[in-house]
Amino acid sequence: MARPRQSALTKEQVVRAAVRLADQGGVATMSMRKLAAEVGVEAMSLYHYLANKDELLDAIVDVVFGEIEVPADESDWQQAMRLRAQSAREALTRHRWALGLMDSRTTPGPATLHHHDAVLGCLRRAGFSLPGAAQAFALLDSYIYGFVLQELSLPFETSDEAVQLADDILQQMPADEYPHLAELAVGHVMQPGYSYSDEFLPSLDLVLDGLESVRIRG
Amino acid sequence: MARPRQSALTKEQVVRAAVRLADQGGVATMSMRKLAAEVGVEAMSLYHYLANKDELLDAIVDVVFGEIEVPADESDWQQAMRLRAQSAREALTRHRWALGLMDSRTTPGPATLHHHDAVLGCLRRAGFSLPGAAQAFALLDSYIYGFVLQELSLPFETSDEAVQLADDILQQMPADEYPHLAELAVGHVMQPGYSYSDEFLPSLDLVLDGLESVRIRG
DNA sequence: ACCTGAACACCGTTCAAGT
DNA sequence: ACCTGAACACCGTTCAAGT
Repeated sequence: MARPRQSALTKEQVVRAAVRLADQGGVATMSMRKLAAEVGVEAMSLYHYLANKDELLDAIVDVVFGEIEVPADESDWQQAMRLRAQSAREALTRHRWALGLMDSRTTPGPATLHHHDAVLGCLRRAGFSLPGAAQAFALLDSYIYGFVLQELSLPFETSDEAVQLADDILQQMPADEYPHLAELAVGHVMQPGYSYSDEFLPSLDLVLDGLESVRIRG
Repeated sequence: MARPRQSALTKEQVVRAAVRLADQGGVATMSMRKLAAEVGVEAMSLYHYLANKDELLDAIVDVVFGEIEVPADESDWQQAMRLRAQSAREALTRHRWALGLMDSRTTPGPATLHHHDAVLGCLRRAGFSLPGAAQAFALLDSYIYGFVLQELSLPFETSDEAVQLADDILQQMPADEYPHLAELAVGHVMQPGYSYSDEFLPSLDLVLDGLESVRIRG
Protein backbone atom coordinates (compact mmCIF):
# COMPACT_ATOMS: atom_id res chain seq x y z
CA MET A 1 0.00 0.00 0.00
CA ALA A 2 2.65 2.51 1.08
CA ARG A 3 4.68 3.70 -1.85
CA PRO A 4 8.35 4.72 -1.79
CA ARG A 5 8.62 8.36 -0.79
CA GLN A 6 9.78 10.72 -3.50
CA SER A 7 11.87 13.72 -2.64
CA ALA A 8 8.84 15.79 -1.69
CA LEU A 9 5.08 15.49 -1.51
CA THR A 10 2.80 18.05 -3.10
CA LYS A 11 -0.83 18.94 -2.49
CA GLU A 12 -1.60 17.73 -5.99
CA GLN A 13 -0.19 14.28 -5.30
CA VAL A 14 -2.22 14.05 -2.12
CA VAL A 15 -5.39 15.07 -3.94
CA ARG A 16 -4.81 12.60 -6.76
CA ALA A 17 -4.25 9.80 -4.26
CA ALA A 18 -7.50 10.78 -2.52
CA VAL A 19 -9.42 10.53 -5.80
CA ARG A 20 -7.88 7.11 -6.40
CA LEU A 21 -8.85 5.89 -2.93
CA ALA A 22 -12.40 7.21 -3.21
CA ASP A 23 -12.80 5.59 -6.63
CA GLN A 24 -11.72 2.26 -5.23
CA GLY A 25 -13.64 2.06 -1.99
CA GLY A 26 -16.07 4.93 -1.81
CA VAL A 27 -15.69 8.23 -0.07
CA ALA A 28 -16.52 6.70 3.32
CA THR A 29 -13.39 4.54 3.30
CA MET A 30 -11.18 7.44 2.27
CA SER A 31 -9.90 8.54 5.66
CA MET A 32 -7.06 10.92 6.34
CA ARG A 33 -5.18 8.04 7.91
CA LYS A 34 -5.57 5.70 4.95
CA LEU A 35 -4.77 8.51 2.57
CA ALA A 36 -1.58 9.22 4.48
CA ALA A 37 -0.58 5.56 4.29
CA GLU A 38 -1.31 5.49 0.55
CA VAL A 39 1.01 8.41 0.12
CA GLY A 40 3.73 7.03 2.40
CA VAL A 41 3.39 9.34 5.35
CA GLU A 42 1.71 9.64 8.74
CA ALA A 43 -1.77 11.19 8.97
CA MET A 44 -0.58 14.36 10.67
CA SER A 45 1.74 15.23 7.80
CA LEU A 46 -1.22 15.81 5.51
CA TYR A 47 -2.05 18.92 7.48
CA HIS A 48 0.97 20.56 5.92
CA TYR A 49 -0.77 20.39 2.55
CA LEU A 50 -4.38 20.81 3.53
CA ALA A 51 -6.05 22.81 6.27
CA ASN A 52 -8.50 19.99 6.96
CA LYS A 53 -10.55 17.26 5.37
CA ASP A 54 -13.10 19.74 4.04
CA GLU A 55 -10.45 21.35 1.90
CA LEU A 56 -9.57 17.90 0.60
CA LEU A 57 -13.19 17.21 -0.32
CA ASP A 58 -13.40 20.55 -2.15
CA ALA A 59 -10.24 19.61 -4.05
CA ILE A 60 -11.38 16.16 -5.18
CA VAL A 61 -14.71 17.53 -6.39
CA ASP A 62 -12.78 20.10 -8.39
CA VAL A 63 -10.78 17.28 -9.99
CA VAL A 64 -14.02 15.77 -11.28
CA PHE A 65 -15.10 19.06 -12.85
CA GLY A 66 -11.69 19.30 -14.46
CA GLU A 67 -12.41 16.04 -16.27
CA ILE A 68 -15.60 17.30 -17.93
CA GLU A 69 -14.92 18.36 -21.48
CA VAL A 70 -16.32 21.47 -23.10
CA PRO A 71 -16.29 20.81 -26.83
CA ALA A 72 -14.40 23.27 -29.03
CA ASP A 73 -16.69 23.14 -32.07
CA GLU A 74 -19.60 25.39 -31.29
CA SER A 75 -21.23 25.61 -34.71
CA ASP A 76 -24.12 23.61 -33.26
CA TRP A 77 -24.85 24.61 -29.66
CA GLN A 78 -27.14 21.65 -29.08
CA GLN A 79 -24.46 19.22 -30.18
CA ALA A 80 -21.89 21.01 -28.02
CA MET A 81 -24.18 20.72 -24.99
CA ARG A 82 -24.97 17.11 -25.82
CA LEU A 83 -21.27 16.22 -25.83
CA ARG A 84 -20.67 18.11 -22.62
CA ALA A 85 -23.61 16.36 -20.99
CA GLN A 86 -22.23 12.97 -21.92
CA SER A 87 -18.77 13.90 -20.70
CA ALA A 88 -20.22 15.14 -17.41
CA ARG A 89 -22.24 11.98 -17.00
CA GLU A 90 -19.16 9.85 -17.61
CA ALA A 91 -17.07 11.79 -15.11
CA LEU A 92 -19.78 11.59 -12.43
CA THR A 93 -20.19 7.87 -13.07
CA ARG A 94 -16.43 7.26 -12.98
CA HIS A 95 -16.32 9.01 -9.61
CA ARG A 96 -19.48 7.73 -7.95
CA TRP A 97 -18.77 9.67 -4.77
CA ALA A 98 -18.79 13.10 -6.42
CA LEU A 99 -22.54 13.79 -6.50
CA GLY A 100 -22.97 12.80 -2.87
CA LEU A 101 -20.40 15.41 -1.89
CA MET A 102 -21.82 18.21 -3.97
CA ASP A 103 -24.59 19.34 -1.67
CA SER A 104 -22.08 20.01 1.08
CA ARG A 105 -19.49 21.80 -1.11
CA THR A 106 -20.08 25.51 -1.40
CA THR A 107 -16.57 26.56 -2.38
CA PRO A 108 -16.03 25.91 -6.10
CA GLY A 109 -12.43 25.33 -7.19
CA PRO A 110 -10.65 26.76 -10.25
CA ALA A 111 -11.51 23.84 -12.55
CA THR A 112 -15.16 24.18 -11.60
CA LEU A 113 -15.15 27.91 -12.26
CA HIS A 114 -13.36 27.44 -15.56
CA HIS A 115 -15.84 24.80 -16.64
CA HIS A 116 -18.84 26.93 -15.74
CA ASP A 117 -17.35 29.91 -17.54
CA ALA A 118 -16.79 27.89 -20.71
CA VAL A 119 -20.33 26.54 -20.77
CA LEU A 120 -21.83 29.97 -20.20
CA GLY A 121 -19.65 31.36 -22.98
CA CYS A 122 -20.86 28.70 -25.40
CA LEU A 123 -24.50 29.48 -24.62
CA ARG A 124 -24.00 33.24 -24.93
CA ARG A 125 -22.28 32.89 -28.31
CA ALA A 126 -25.15 30.68 -29.46
CA GLY A 127 -27.50 33.60 -28.92
CA PHE A 128 -28.93 33.02 -25.45
CA SER A 129 -29.75 36.15 -23.45
CA LEU A 130 -28.06 36.39 -20.07
CA PRO A 131 -31.12 35.14 -18.14
CA GLY A 132 -31.68 32.59 -20.88
CA ALA A 133 -28.15 31.25 -20.57
CA ALA A 134 -28.52 31.06 -16.80
CA GLN A 135 -31.76 29.13 -17.19
CA ALA A 136 -30.30 26.80 -19.82
CA PHE A 137 -27.25 26.07 -17.71
CA ALA A 138 -29.26 25.37 -14.59
CA LEU A 139 -31.76 23.17 -16.42
CA LEU A 140 -29.09 21.15 -18.21
CA ASP A 141 -27.05 20.55 -15.07
CA SER A 142 -30.18 19.74 -13.10
CA TYR A 143 -31.04 17.09 -15.64
CA ILE A 144 -27.52 15.64 -15.77
CA TYR A 145 -27.01 15.54 -12.00
CA GLY A 146 -30.46 14.17 -11.32
CA PHE A 147 -30.22 11.50 -13.97
CA VAL A 148 -26.86 10.27 -12.71
CA LEU A 149 -28.07 10.40 -9.11
CA GLN A 150 -30.92 8.06 -10.01
CA GLU A 151 -28.63 5.89 -12.09
CA LEU A 152 -26.25 5.46 -9.14
CA SER A 153 -29.03 4.41 -6.82
CA LEU A 154 -30.36 1.73 -9.14
CA PRO A 155 -29.78 -1.63 -7.50
CA PHE A 156 -28.64 -3.16 -10.79
CA GLU A 157 -26.07 -2.41 -13.47
CA THR A 158 -26.64 -4.76 -16.39
CA SER A 159 -30.01 -5.44 -17.98
CA ASP A 160 -29.71 -9.08 -16.92
CA GLU A 161 -29.44 -7.92 -13.35
CA ALA A 162 -32.39 -5.61 -13.89
CA VAL A 163 -34.56 -8.48 -15.09
CA GLN A 164 -33.41 -10.69 -12.23
CA LEU A 165 -34.16 -8.03 -9.66
CA ALA A 166 -37.52 -7.07 -11.13
CA ASP A 167 -38.41 -10.75 -11.00
CA ASP A 168 -37.33 -11.11 -7.37
CA ILE A 169 -39.27 -8.04 -6.34
CA LEU A 170 -42.40 -9.17 -8.15
CA GLN A 171 -42.27 -12.46 -6.24
CA GLN A 172 -42.07 -10.65 -2.94
CA MET A 173 -44.48 -7.81 -3.33
CA PRO A 174 -48.18 -8.37 -3.89
CA ALA A 175 -49.06 -6.98 -7.32
CA ASP A 176 -52.15 -5.26 -5.99
CA GLU A 177 -50.13 -3.19 -3.57
CA TYR A 178 -47.98 -1.53 -6.24
CA PRO A 179 -49.87 -2.28 -9.46
CA HIS A 180 -48.11 0.31 -11.60
CA LEU A 181 -44.65 -0.68 -10.45
CA ALA A 182 -45.58 -4.26 -11.24
CA GLU A 183 -46.77 -3.23 -14.68
CA LEU A 184 -43.57 -1.29 -15.24
CA ALA A 185 -41.44 -4.24 -14.19
CA VAL A 186 -43.20 -6.77 -16.39
CA GLY A 187 -44.01 -4.59 -19.37
CA HIS A 188 -40.87 -2.49 -19.55
CA VAL A 189 -37.89 -3.32 -17.32
CA MET A 190 -38.08 -7.06 -17.98
CA GLN A 191 -38.49 -6.65 -21.73
CA PRO A 192 -35.44 -7.59 -23.83
CA GLY A 193 -33.11 -4.71 -24.53
CA TYR A 194 -34.26 -2.56 -21.64
CA SER A 195 -31.65 -0.15 -20.32
CA TYR A 196 -32.21 2.79 -18.02
CA SER A 197 -29.06 4.45 -19.32
CA ASP A 198 -30.42 4.52 -22.88
CA GLU A 199 -33.00 7.05 -21.78
CA PHE A 200 -30.35 9.67 -21.10
CA LEU A 201 -30.07 11.03 -24.63
CA PRO A 202 -33.76 11.07 -25.64
CA SER A 203 -34.76 13.06 -22.56
CA LEU A 204 -31.74 15.32 -22.97
CA ASP A 205 -32.95 16.10 -26.47
CA LEU A 206 -36.38 16.97 -25.08
CA VAL A 207 -34.65 19.47 -22.80
CA LEU A 208 -32.51 20.84 -25.62
CA ASP A 209 -35.61 21.34 -27.79
CA GLY A 210 -37.29 23.25 -25.00
CA LEU A 211 -34.23 25.42 -24.61
CA GLU A 212 -34.18 26.25 -28.31
CA SER A 213 -37.42 28.16 -27.76
CA VAL A 214 -35.75 30.04 -24.92
CA ARG A 215 -32.79 30.87 -27.18
CA ILE A 216 -34.96 32.18 -30.01
CA ARG A 217 -37.05 34.24 -27.63
CA GLY A 218 -33.97 35.89 -26.09
CA MET B 1 -30.94 15.97 25.56
CA ALA B 2 -31.98 12.60 26.97
CA ARG B 3 -35.72 12.32 27.25
CA PRO B 4 -37.66 10.37 29.89
CA ARG B 5 -38.02 6.78 28.79
CA GLN B 6 -41.50 5.68 27.88
CA SER B 7 -42.60 2.15 28.52
CA ALA B 8 -40.95 0.87 25.36
CA LEU B 9 -38.98 2.15 22.40
CA THR B 10 -40.03 1.39 18.84
CA LYS B 11 -38.14 1.44 15.58
CA GLU B 12 -40.38 4.25 14.43
CA GLN B 13 -39.44 6.43 17.38
CA VAL B 14 -35.76 5.78 16.73
CA VAL B 15 -36.16 6.68 13.05
CA ARG B 16 -38.07 9.85 13.81
CA ALA B 17 -35.39 10.92 16.27
CA ALA B 18 -32.75 10.26 13.62
CA VAL B 19 -34.55 12.51 11.13
CA ARG B 20 -34.77 15.21 13.78
CA LEU B 21 -31.05 14.96 14.56
CA ALA B 22 -30.06 15.00 10.90
CA ASP B 23 -32.29 18.02 10.25
CA GLN B 24 -30.62 19.88 13.09
CA GLY B 25 -26.96 19.15 12.56
CA GLY B 26 -26.54 17.37 9.27
CA VAL B 27 -26.21 13.68 8.63
CA ALA B 28 -22.54 13.69 9.65
CA THR B 29 -23.35 14.61 13.23
CA MET B 30 -26.06 11.99 13.48
CA SER B 31 -24.11 9.15 15.08
CA MET B 32 -25.54 6.01 16.60
CA ARG B 33 -24.22 7.20 19.94
CA LYS B 34 -25.86 10.61 19.79
CA LEU B 35 -29.05 9.08 18.49
CA ALA B 36 -29.10 6.70 21.42
CA ALA B 37 -28.64 9.59 23.84
CA GLU B 38 -31.43 11.53 22.14
CA VAL B 39 -33.73 8.61 22.68
CA GLY B 40 -32.63 7.96 26.25
CA VAL B 41 -30.67 4.76 25.84
CA GLU B 42 -27.14 3.47 25.31
CA ALA B 43 -25.81 3.08 21.76
CA MET B 44 -25.85 -0.70 21.81
CA SER B 45 -29.58 -0.83 22.52
CA LEU B 46 -30.31 0.56 19.09
CA TYR B 47 -29.19 -2.71 17.57
CA HIS B 48 -32.36 -4.27 18.91
CA TYR B 49 -34.36 -2.12 16.51
CA LEU B 50 -31.99 -1.84 13.56
CA ALA B 51 -29.51 -4.28 12.08
CA ASN B 52 -26.99 -1.52 11.50
CA LYS B 53 -26.61 2.11 10.52
CA ASP B 54 -27.29 1.37 6.86
CA GLU B 55 -30.77 0.21 7.73
CA LEU B 56 -31.26 3.45 9.62
CA LEU B 57 -30.19 5.49 6.60
CA ASP B 58 -32.60 3.56 4.39
CA ALA B 59 -35.35 4.29 6.88
CA ILE B 60 -34.79 8.04 7.15
CA VAL B 61 -34.68 8.40 3.35
CA ASP B 62 -38.01 6.56 3.24
CA VAL B 63 -39.44 9.08 5.70
CA VAL B 64 -38.60 11.87 3.26
CA PHE B 65 -40.39 10.13 0.39
CA GLY B 66 -43.35 9.66 2.66
CA GLU B 67 -43.62 13.43 2.98
CA ILE B 68 -43.92 14.02 -0.76
CA GLU B 69 -47.52 14.56 -1.74
CA VAL B 70 -49.15 13.06 -4.79
CA PRO B 71 -52.12 15.28 -5.60
CA ALA B 72 -55.53 13.66 -5.80
CA ASP B 73 -57.03 15.79 -8.56
CA GLU B 74 -55.68 14.38 -11.80
CA SER B 75 -57.88 16.20 -14.30
CA ASP B 76 -54.74 18.09 -15.42
CA TRP B 77 -51.69 15.82 -15.38
CA GLN B 78 -49.29 18.73 -15.79
CA GLN B 79 -50.73 20.51 -12.78
CA ALA B 80 -50.62 17.27 -10.78
CA MET B 81 -46.93 16.81 -11.66
CA ARG B 82 -46.23 20.46 -10.93
CA LEU B 83 -47.66 20.15 -7.44
CA ARG B 84 -45.78 16.92 -6.82
CA ALA B 85 -42.55 18.52 -8.01
CA GLN B 86 -42.99 21.41 -5.60
CA SER B 87 -43.82 19.08 -2.74
CA ALA B 88 -40.74 16.97 -3.52
CA ARG B 89 -38.56 20.04 -3.67
CA GLU B 90 -39.87 21.22 -0.31
CA ALA B 91 -39.27 17.85 1.33
CA LEU B 92 -35.72 17.61 -0.05
CA THR B 93 -34.99 21.15 1.09
CA ARG B 94 -36.46 20.54 4.54
CA HIS B 95 -34.18 17.51 4.88
CA ARG B 96 -30.97 18.76 3.31
CA TRP B 97 -29.17 15.48 3.98
CA ALA B 98 -31.55 13.33 1.91
CA LEU B 99 -30.11 13.88 -1.56
CA GLY B 100 -26.57 13.20 -0.40
CA LEU B 101 -27.68 9.81 0.88
CA MET B 102 -29.61 8.79 -2.19
CA ASP B 103 -26.72 7.60 -4.33
CA SER B 104 -25.76 5.06 -1.70
CA ARG B 105 -29.30 3.81 -0.97
CA THR B 106 -30.36 0.96 -3.22
CA THR B 107 -33.10 -0.50 -1.03
CA PRO B 108 -36.28 1.57 -1.41
CA GLY B 109 -38.66 1.49 1.54
CA PRO B 110 -42.46 1.16 1.47
CA ALA B 111 -43.15 4.92 1.35
CA THR B 112 -40.77 5.25 -1.58
CA LEU B 113 -42.43 2.39 -3.44
CA HIS B 114 -45.89 3.76 -2.73
CA HIS B 115 -44.90 7.21 -3.96
CA HIS B 116 -43.38 5.85 -7.17
CA ASP B 117 -46.44 3.72 -7.79
CA ALA B 118 -48.78 6.68 -7.36
CA VAL B 119 -46.81 8.89 -9.76
CA LEU B 120 -46.67 6.16 -12.39
CA GLY B 121 -50.39 5.62 -12.03
CA CYS B 122 -51.11 9.28 -12.58
CA LEU B 123 -49.01 9.34 -15.74
CA ARG B 124 -50.59 6.17 -17.10
CA ARG B 125 -54.10 7.46 -16.53
CA ALA B 126 -53.13 10.68 -18.29
CA GLY B 127 -52.45 8.65 -21.42
CA PHE B 128 -48.70 8.00 -21.32
CA SER B 129 -47.57 4.70 -22.79
CA LEU B 130 -45.55 2.49 -20.46
CA PRO B 131 -42.17 3.56 -21.90
CA GLY B 132 -43.47 7.11 -22.05
CA ALA B 133 -44.46 7.07 -18.40
CA ALA B 134 -41.05 5.65 -17.49
CA GLN B 135 -39.34 8.39 -19.45
CA ALA B 136 -41.53 11.12 -17.98
CA PHE B 137 -40.95 9.90 -14.44
CA ALA B 138 -37.19 9.68 -14.88
CA LEU B 139 -36.96 13.08 -16.54
CA LEU B 140 -39.12 14.82 -13.93
CA ASP B 141 -37.22 13.33 -11.00
CA SER B 142 -33.90 14.04 -12.67
CA TYR B 143 -34.87 17.67 -12.97
CA ILE B 144 -36.17 17.93 -9.40
CA TYR B 145 -33.21 16.18 -7.78
CA GLY B 146 -30.64 18.03 -9.87
CA PHE B 147 -32.23 21.41 -9.26
CA VAL B 148 -32.34 20.90 -5.50
CA LEU B 149 -28.80 19.54 -5.50
CA GLN B 150 -27.58 22.73 -7.11
CA GLU B 151 -29.74 24.84 -4.82
CA LEU B 152 -28.23 23.18 -1.76
CA SER B 153 -24.69 23.83 -2.92
CA LEU B 154 -25.27 27.53 -3.52
CA PRO B 155 -23.18 29.48 -1.06
CA PHE B 156 -26.04 31.90 -0.39
CA GLU B 157 -29.68 31.73 0.60
CA THR B 158 -31.20 35.19 0.34
CA SER B 159 -30.82 37.44 -2.67
CA ASP B 160 -29.01 39.96 -0.48
CA GLU B 161 -26.44 37.31 0.31
CA ALA B 162 -26.23 36.46 -3.37
CA VAL B 163 -25.42 40.05 -4.27
CA GLN B 164 -22.91 40.30 -1.44
CA LEU B 165 -21.16 37.12 -2.49
CA ALA B 166 -21.14 37.94 -6.19
CA ASP B 167 -19.58 41.24 -5.25
CA ASP B 168 -16.90 39.61 -3.10
CA ILE B 169 -16.05 37.12 -5.80
CA LEU B 170 -15.80 39.79 -8.46
CA GLN B 171 -13.29 41.68 -6.30
CA GLN B 172 -11.12 38.61 -5.94
CA MET B 173 -11.17 37.08 -9.37
CA PRO B 174 -9.78 38.90 -12.39
CA ALA B 175 -12.67 39.51 -14.79
CA ASP B 176 -10.64 38.36 -17.76
CA GLU B 177 -10.15 34.91 -16.25
CA TYR B 178 -13.83 34.10 -16.00
CA PRO B 179 -15.46 36.73 -18.21
CA HIS B 180 -18.81 34.99 -18.56
CA LEU B 181 -19.14 34.30 -14.86
CA ALA B 182 -18.33 37.95 -14.26
CA GLU B 183 -20.98 38.96 -16.77
CA LEU B 184 -23.50 36.66 -15.11
CA ALA B 185 -22.72 38.05 -11.68
CA VAL B 186 -23.03 41.69 -12.68
CA GLY B 187 -25.80 41.40 -15.24
CA HIS B 188 -28.00 38.81 -13.61
CA VAL B 189 -27.25 37.66 -10.07
CA MET B 190 -26.63 41.15 -8.73
CA GLN B 191 -29.71 42.62 -10.40
CA PRO B 192 -32.60 43.47 -8.07
CA GLY B 193 -35.09 40.67 -7.60
CA TYR B 194 -32.75 37.87 -8.66
CA SER B 195 -33.53 34.51 -7.15
CA TYR B 196 -32.19 31.15 -8.25
CA SER B 197 -35.20 29.42 -6.75
CA ASP B 198 -37.58 31.36 -8.97
CA GLU B 199 -36.22 29.46 -11.96
CA PHE B 200 -37.62 26.20 -10.70
CA LEU B 201 -41.12 26.54 -12.13
CA PRO B 202 -40.30 28.02 -15.57
CA SER B 203 -37.82 25.25 -16.36
CA LEU B 204 -40.19 22.66 -14.97
CA ASP B 205 -42.83 23.92 -17.40
CA LEU B 206 -40.33 23.56 -20.25
CA VAL B 207 -39.93 19.92 -19.22
CA LEU B 208 -43.68 19.42 -18.90
CA ASP B 209 -44.23 20.86 -22.38
CA GLY B 210 -41.67 18.48 -23.83
CA LEU B 211 -43.37 15.59 -22.10
CA GLU B 212 -46.76 16.54 -23.54
CA SER B 213 -45.37 15.61 -26.96
CA VAL B 214 -44.29 12.26 -25.53
CA ARG B 215 -47.77 11.73 -24.10
CA ILE B 216 -49.55 12.52 -27.38
CA ARG B 217 -47.19 10.29 -29.36
CA GLY B 218 -47.70 7.30 -27.06
C1' DA C 1 -37.21 -9.22 25.91
C1' DC C 2 -34.67 -5.44 26.48
C1' DC C 3 -30.72 -3.06 27.98
C1' DT C 4 -25.69 -2.39 29.20
C1' DG C 5 -20.23 -2.18 30.21
C1' DA C 6 -16.28 -3.24 28.34
C1' DA C 7 -13.76 -3.77 24.43
C1' DC C 8 -12.12 -3.51 19.50
C1' DA C 9 -10.80 -1.30 15.56
C1' DC C 10 -11.37 2.65 13.78
C1' DC C 11 -12.00 8.22 12.95
C1' DG C 12 -10.21 13.82 12.44
C1' DT C 13 -7.30 16.91 14.58
C1' DT C 14 -3.95 19.39 17.91
C1' DC C 15 0.32 20.04 19.90
C1' DA C 16 4.83 19.81 21.27
C1' DA C 17 8.85 17.70 19.83
C1' DG C 18 12.00 15.93 16.60
C1' DT C 19 15.12 16.24 12.07
C1' DA D 1 10.46 23.06 6.24
C1' DC D 2 8.72 18.86 6.81
C1' DC D 3 7.51 15.02 9.51
C1' DT D 4 6.06 12.43 13.79
C1' DG D 5 4.34 10.21 18.59
C1' DA D 6 1.27 10.79 21.81
C1' DA D 7 -2.98 12.25 23.00
C1' DC D 8 -7.97 13.78 22.78
C1' DA D 9 -12.53 13.29 21.71
C1' DC D 10 -14.91 10.92 18.91
C1' DC D 11 -16.94 6.73 15.62
C1' DG D 12 -19.80 1.73 14.48
C1' DT D 13 -20.22 -2.68 16.18
C1' DT D 14 -19.68 -7.25 18.90
C1' DC D 15 -20.16 -9.91 22.81
C1' DA D 16 -21.02 -11.63 27.12
C1' DA D 17 -23.46 -10.39 31.01
C1' DG D 18 -27.07 -8.32 33.47
C1' DT D 19 -32.41 -7.46 34.66
